[in-house]
Amino acid sequence: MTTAGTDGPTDRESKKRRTRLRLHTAAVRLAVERGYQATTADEIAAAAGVSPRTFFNYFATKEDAIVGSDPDRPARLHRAVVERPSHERPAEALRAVLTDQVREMEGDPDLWRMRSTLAASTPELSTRLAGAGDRLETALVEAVYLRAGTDPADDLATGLSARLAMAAVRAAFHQHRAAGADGSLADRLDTAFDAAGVR
Amino acid sequence: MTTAGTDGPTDRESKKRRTRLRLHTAAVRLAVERGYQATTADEIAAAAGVSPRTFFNYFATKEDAIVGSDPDRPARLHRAVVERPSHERPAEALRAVLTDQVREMEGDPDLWRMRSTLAASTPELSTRLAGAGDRLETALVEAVYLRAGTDPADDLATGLSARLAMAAVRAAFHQHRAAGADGSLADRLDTAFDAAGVR
DNA sequence: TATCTTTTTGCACACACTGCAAGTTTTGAC
DNA sequence: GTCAAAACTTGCAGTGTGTGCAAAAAGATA
Repeated sequence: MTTAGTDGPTDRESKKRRTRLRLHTAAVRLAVERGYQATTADEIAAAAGVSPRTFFNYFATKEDAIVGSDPDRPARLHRAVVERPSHERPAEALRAVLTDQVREMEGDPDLWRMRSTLAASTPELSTRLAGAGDRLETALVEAVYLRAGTDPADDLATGLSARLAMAAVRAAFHQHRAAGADGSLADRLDTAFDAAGVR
Repeated sequence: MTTAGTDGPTDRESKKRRTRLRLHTAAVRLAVERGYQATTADEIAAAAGVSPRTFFNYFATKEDAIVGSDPDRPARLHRAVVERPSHERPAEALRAVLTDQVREMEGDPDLWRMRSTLAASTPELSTRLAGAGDRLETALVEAVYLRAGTDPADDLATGLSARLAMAAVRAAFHQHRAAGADGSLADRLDTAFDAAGVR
């Protein structure tokens, strides 16, 4: 029973995608409703209509189900930075790539807001987010060193530029949140890049 | 049987301190020898000569026993920044406080090296370290806003200065490590602060 | 010595997570 | 439509982390 047409391209892929999304949203909802600690993996599975064992086929940990951060984003941005026009200086390349990325995230502001609200209230999740940010920063640092072709032991400035760029991103996010998610995040980011000397 | 004299001031406090240290060193040693995952909390307890249950009286998690990072360092540095002479600009205060802190860490280079080696090889621990760094950054951001008396929603520059300072610290550490922990970390940090515009 | 406090320990338990093997669904070829 | 291969789901059994509780051991106090 495939009933193609009511459901669009009903292949295995899309079913998996929907199951994953059901699990993720169930995880976030339950965590918001009753707290992260008080929510068990079994409950999330039940809410999404799958067996407990299946939950762990989709997410390695309970935290992953809530944060749901893309594990290969660092690699993707690394590539994006490396593939930028070679005449650009590190700061320019980083700025372009990170601006694109933030524009993408602006597409789903609710998700971002729920995530950061949850993270603010539960240390496990904020640690998790910090870890994801750190892996991203490391990937960007490697990317700019690759572009520059210099030795990290001698050249401090190149790696530093990537860390300054990430600092600007964090500052922009923080300000955005402090301002009640009002106004354009991309604009704030632009200001932050300028203030951080990323140009 | 207190035998004061063979052991120094043998009170309850010092016994606890030594037990904690035994657990920490046993945890680090075992994790280095056979890997983090392959080391169980029970084994750490046994190696330190205490019961498994006691292990968790000293450390909330296995990760804590290895990282052993001081949970109230953020609060301490927050205070240090706030208490700096009021004529100093944020960047100056941050630079002074972080320089002091790094000088302290330079006192035990072996510990730092083992930690970062372990963290580099096991994602759980690097996530943990990133989380600790993030909590520190957040504390410093709050501290400089407190000094400035401004609203984070309007004033981006103040919070950004704290994040730039932390970026400089990370860059200096990274370079130091890339250079085989050779030379003065404090010197590298000074260069990094200058390059990041923290002054 | 007697007593009060702190620490250690054992026990039972909830929950996260994994390997494995058996079931079910989906797919693609005929 | 039938059938076999591939992919996905599930149950089961087990390891390991981490917690509450109450009894035992150790240390401090007088």
